[in-house]
Amino acid sequence: MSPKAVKLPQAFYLHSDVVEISLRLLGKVLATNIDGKLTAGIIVETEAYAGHRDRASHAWKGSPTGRTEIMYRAGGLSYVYLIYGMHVLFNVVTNKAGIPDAVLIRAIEPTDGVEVMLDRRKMTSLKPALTNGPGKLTKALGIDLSFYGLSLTGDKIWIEDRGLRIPESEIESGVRIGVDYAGEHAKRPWRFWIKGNPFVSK
DNA sequence: TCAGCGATTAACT
DNA sequence: GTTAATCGCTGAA
Repeated sequence: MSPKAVKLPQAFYLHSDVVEISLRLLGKVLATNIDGKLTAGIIVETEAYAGHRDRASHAWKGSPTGRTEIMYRAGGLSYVYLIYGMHVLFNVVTNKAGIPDAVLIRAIEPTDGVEVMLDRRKMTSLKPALTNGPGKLTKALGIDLSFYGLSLTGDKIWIEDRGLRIPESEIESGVRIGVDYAGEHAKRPWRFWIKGNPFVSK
């Protein structure tokens, strides 16, 4: 962690408005430290999933069991799962215990450990394709299913504030991706990204 | 038990 | 623009 960085405290994740947290996470830095290898990047794209109120959420109909159990806990944990049998997606659990809200991190802009990330992605030069998608950034940061349920206030994975502030005029919002099955809920503009950032997913 | 499918990506035509 | 890769969860038998 660089000198001016401040790790976000658990209180940050307990906020009751998952949309508000999604906005505030833009410009923050997601970091992992695996076997002494530090990798990190600025969060440039997020999506809000508002638990039981939101049909697009994994926790829509369901009880606190199986893979969604972690979302019912108090905020500040990581919710990691496998999609299409091959891609790992990373979410931040928010809100207080009993309310399964989460924020999906869809894209980051690499800042630390670029060499390590390139190696993990089997790439040779820094291009947006390194981290401009939810399955890509997890691979670059070395996040896998073993990160399920880890605390974001620990020392293996965390989110820190480096003082970067994204003005509201630099944030764009839109419809979430890949959740067409959710009917009307799919139309809610709960996807947020930093305007013009080349690392935002397509 | 077991078939079907998803908050995706990369490699095709 | 289309499609294969690949696995844990879900719902139906």
